[in-house]
Amino acid sequence: MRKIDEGKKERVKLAVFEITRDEGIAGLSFGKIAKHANVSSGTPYVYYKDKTDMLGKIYLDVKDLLDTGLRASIAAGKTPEDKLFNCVYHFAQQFHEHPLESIYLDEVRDNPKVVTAEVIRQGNRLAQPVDNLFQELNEAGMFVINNQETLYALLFAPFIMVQKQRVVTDQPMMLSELETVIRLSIQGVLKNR
Amino acid sequence: MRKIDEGKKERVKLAVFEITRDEGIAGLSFGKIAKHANVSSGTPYVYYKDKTDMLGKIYLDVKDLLDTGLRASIAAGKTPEDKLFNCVYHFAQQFHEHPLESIYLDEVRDNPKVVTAEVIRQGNRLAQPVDNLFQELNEAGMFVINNQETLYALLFAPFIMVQKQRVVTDQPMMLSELETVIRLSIQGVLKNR
Amino acid sequence: MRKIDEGKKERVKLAVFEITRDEGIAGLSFGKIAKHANVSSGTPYVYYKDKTDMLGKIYLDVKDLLDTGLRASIAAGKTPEDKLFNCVYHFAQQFHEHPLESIYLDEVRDNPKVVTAEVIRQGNRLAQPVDNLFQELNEAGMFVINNQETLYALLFAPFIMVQKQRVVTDQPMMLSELETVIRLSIQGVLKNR
Amino acid sequence: MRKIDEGKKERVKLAVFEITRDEGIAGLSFGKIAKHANVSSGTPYVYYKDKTDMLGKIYLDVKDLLDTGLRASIAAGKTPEDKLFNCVYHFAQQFHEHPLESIYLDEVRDNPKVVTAEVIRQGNRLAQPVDNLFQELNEAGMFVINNQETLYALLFAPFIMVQKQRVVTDQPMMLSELETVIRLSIQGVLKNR
DNA sequence: AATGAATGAGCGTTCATTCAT
DNA sequence: CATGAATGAACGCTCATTCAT
Repeated sequence: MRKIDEGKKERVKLAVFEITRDEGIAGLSFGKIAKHANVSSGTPYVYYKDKTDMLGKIYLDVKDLLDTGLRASIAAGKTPEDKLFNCVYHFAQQFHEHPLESIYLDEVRDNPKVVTAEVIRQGNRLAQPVDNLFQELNEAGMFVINNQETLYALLFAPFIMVQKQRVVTDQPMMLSELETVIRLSIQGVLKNR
Repeated sequence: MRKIDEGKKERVKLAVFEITRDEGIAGLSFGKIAKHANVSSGTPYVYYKDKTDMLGKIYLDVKDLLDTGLRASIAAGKTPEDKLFNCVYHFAQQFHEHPLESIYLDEVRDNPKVVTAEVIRQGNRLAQPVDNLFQELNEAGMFVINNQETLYALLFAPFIMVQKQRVVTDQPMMLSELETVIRLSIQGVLKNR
Repeated sequence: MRKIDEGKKERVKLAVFEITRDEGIAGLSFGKIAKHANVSSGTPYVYYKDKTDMLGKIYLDVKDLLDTGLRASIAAGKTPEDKLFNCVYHFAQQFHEHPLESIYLDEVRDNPKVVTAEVIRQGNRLAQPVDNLFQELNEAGMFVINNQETLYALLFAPFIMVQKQRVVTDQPMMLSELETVIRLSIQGVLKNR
Repeated sequence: MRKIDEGKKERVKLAVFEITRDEGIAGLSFGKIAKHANVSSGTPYVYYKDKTDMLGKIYLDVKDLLDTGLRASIAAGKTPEDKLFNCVYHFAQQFHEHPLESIYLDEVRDNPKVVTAEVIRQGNRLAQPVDNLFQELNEAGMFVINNQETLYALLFAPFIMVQKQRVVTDQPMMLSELETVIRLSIQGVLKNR
């Protein structure tokens, strides 16, 4: 029995990331992926059932990767403010460390129809530590508003938008710039300023 | 010379909006559009050079529509804070009044490759009044940061994210909810709180 | 508005018949058909919704063609025996006159899954005159057995088998040979010999 | 040297029969067969050179199986008429006893292109006893016609058609029904009635 | 002997686009 | 201006076949 060639599988994933970065997730086609990854057109089907399955599995892989260390980051914060900053900043750092994966994540979030609702649900479950932290600070009365949806938008949307803007315009993104945005987002959301 | 049938052209645009809302911008095909609009498959080519041209022209139409009254809204604000609120809130109101067009706009912003870079540039030019206002308040030293990109993200990204979330999950969006988000965004961005 | 080019549509149908004759109905593919008919690969989709639709519509066309004149043939028979002979012989004649279409019909009958059950049902409805005649002679007590299914098999199966055998082995088929088979089949099925 | 696992080979054959019964011979794919037989996708290639070889070898196996006892059946007939009946009825019995194999046989006969011409020829050679009997009765002047092809069609086609009809419509087939058809076929073919 | 990862040709189908009418 | 028949490239996917293990 032949073992599955992990190099090939990785090349397929890499192709997905790079094409998504360069042409958007709408630009993904199995033909392009196979050519880019230098594998046969049938090879992706060895690893994935179909396109939706592929995009979904890779999405969850990416979620997993980017959530790695999140719990530890939060725990490392001494004050609640620190915890919150670490939490949000974690994803900015991950973007810096894993830009391809982060861009892919953003694209899937913007086009959730490319994966199943179940995959989105599973992905959200991985963000549990964020929810827990929000809940905790919320109960401590630290936020200017006690609504998760709004809080999430105020804290995450700004730096994600800046990220995307840079990707689209092909300009470099410095971590310190993201840090600034995040610090401002956090200040705007905490009561005692 | 026959005049182009504006009713047909409008039906084509409406078809684009409705299909985009229901299936995302990736679901747009000329065949679907023609059937939805009850015109022949060749008709859209009477009005537009090709698909990119169509999406781009409609994008600019929408931009134009949604910017209508922006200058007046800003001018109507008595204090600088009022002006800023009116400015951002204008787009929230437009979303409420023109949801189809707003959704289309969001989709194009998330998938900017469907139009040309030039179209995006032209679209941005229409937001001139926003830039002017930002510049003005900036020079008055009212912002916690003097960087247009960051300011834009802090003020617009949160409520846009909330909007999109509601559209995706098919939940209703009340204008007052958006107002809350926007007020918080603005407070977070102004110096003297 | 362009009119549909009937020549092209006919060439597509002819391609279906010829490929079916040469390679069996399993050998049919849209690629082969288009190449054979010298039309673009997308052209068959102008005429037919999909493969099943195409095979079904052509099947009904063929049924229609081959049933043409059946009623008249039966009516032309003076005695009941004559009517019966004319009825069965009609299809032998049609095979001789329209061999491609007849072969196609046989292949669909042998592989009924290539069309929908509804199409088969509609096709059977066209054979009404045969059923009527059988019923009539049956009530007159002329048959050695009063079971339509069995009668049909005894009268039609033999000459169809001979036909198919000749097609498969690429040997010519004379109408007089079929006539012999049919006369024997009929004698075997009538009471008073 | 390892022996080939006959259990596996049998499972492959059974898979071929069952898939053919359920989906027709066109539904056969090596992937399906392997999954159905619970063997690896490469395993059938251990036993067979390729698909044509597999279908052909299995066809000959089936022919062999279904011809088993034919000679004895014929010999057991006391009169020539009995011999003829036993000969034809033998295959009806085999259909009853080995329906999967018989259906497979019918499907290959209807789609002879799935095997080579040589295989068909070899298969026909196995029916030698039938030919011999026909020859014998022919020389005794018992038939209404002295043409093997025609005789074969008159005797075998009707009950095969009835069989197939029942399989397609998923209705049960009683041996006594086939017997009726066969008795009528034989009466129609013998001179002295 | 048996496995199953990998291949690449070919499948049915869609779709942006063209152009004769 | 408007139509819709026709095109052909590209799509997602299947499948017979090969071969390293």
